[in-house]
Amino acid sequence: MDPQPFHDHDHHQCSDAVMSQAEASLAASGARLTPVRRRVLEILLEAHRAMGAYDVLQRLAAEGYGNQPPVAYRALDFLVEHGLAHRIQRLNAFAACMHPGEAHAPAFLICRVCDTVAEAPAAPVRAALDGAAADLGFTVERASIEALGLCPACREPS
Amino acid sequence: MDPQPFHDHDHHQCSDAVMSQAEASLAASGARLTPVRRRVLEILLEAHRAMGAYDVLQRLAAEGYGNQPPVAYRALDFLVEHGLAHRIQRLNAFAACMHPGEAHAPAFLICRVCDTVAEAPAAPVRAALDGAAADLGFTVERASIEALGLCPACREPS
DNA sequence: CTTGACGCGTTATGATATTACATACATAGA
DNA sequence: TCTATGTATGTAATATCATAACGCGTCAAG
Ligand SMILES: [Zn+2]
Ligand SMILES: [Zn+2]
Ligand SMILES: [Zn+2]
Ligand SMILES: [Zn+2]
Repeated sequence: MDPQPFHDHDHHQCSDAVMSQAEASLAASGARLTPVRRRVLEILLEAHRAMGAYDVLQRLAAEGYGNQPPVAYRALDFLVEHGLAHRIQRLNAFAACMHPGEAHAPAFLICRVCDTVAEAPAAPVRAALDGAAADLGFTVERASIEALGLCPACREPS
Repeated sequence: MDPQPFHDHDHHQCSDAVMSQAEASLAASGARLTPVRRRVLEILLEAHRAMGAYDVLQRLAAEGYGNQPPVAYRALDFLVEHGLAHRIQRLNAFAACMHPGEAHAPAFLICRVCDTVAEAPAAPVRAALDGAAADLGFTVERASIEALGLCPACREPS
């Protein structure tokens, strides 16, 4: 079973595992996980949440890295391009990918209470979308599917 | 058959029809279609494309309306709240709704060549998304589904 | 006639993102 | 070893998108 952001889990192990997969994935593609990039990924992995570029930048600056926007944007763009992070359009923010290496275009589930972001398998959704688009003669190349709602934890009165 | 942004059609009739539906829809809800709001809707209706708030603002200013961002944002927000326009997250832009009055949460199909935006019926897509979310215990309240690709016209070598 | 709700105009500011250029660093020939 | 080259980082400046806060005019209810 994949890590489940919405449920209690050993997040240390969770993020370590993702980090390892990320390293392996990058090594395979020959791209370099530099200190800035690695640190940004670690920061994103601290919680199952999306962070704005400027939030990331602030963290980087506090740790002695550059403090201008391109420093953060470049690292984030790198991670996105290499499938190690996703951009959440709705939030103007970025989240670590929980399945690096596996080619995928997930649907994002964003809890409006606790801001947790999870990736859901989007294949059936994507198939439905492709179908609807095909009815209009449209060819889908990339899709962003983002849902806002309540995660299990926040729905329970608990 | 609905108006088909991707195919040749009598757009004058197309936009007039939407405008009428919009007026009817607003009248039913008691909200007021003021000159600024009406003009913004007309501007959005000029083409099946999304426009940024500042593009709209520029048009408004050129016609003697206010030239500060809130003028455009207020009118656009009003239109979105009343179901007469949609916000396209991916583009930071707004498009007129082609089915005002009918409650709907469409999927958007955005041609990367000609920038045309169309609304596709999203019910099946939404159902698939709800299913995938339910598997994780997540309740979807609102979803944005936006596809980038090629419209029929731009795919043909023609 | 007053009052209050609403729409609009304006100033100012905040938040997000990119361009352009300079500098440092790695590594692969010569 | 010594450059040459590509890549990564640092920085300044600017562009783009969005909102907060305030004041004025209009109009209808009381
Ligand atoms: Zn975790
Ligand atoms: Zn939650
Ligand atoms: Zn039309
Ligand atoms: Zn097209």
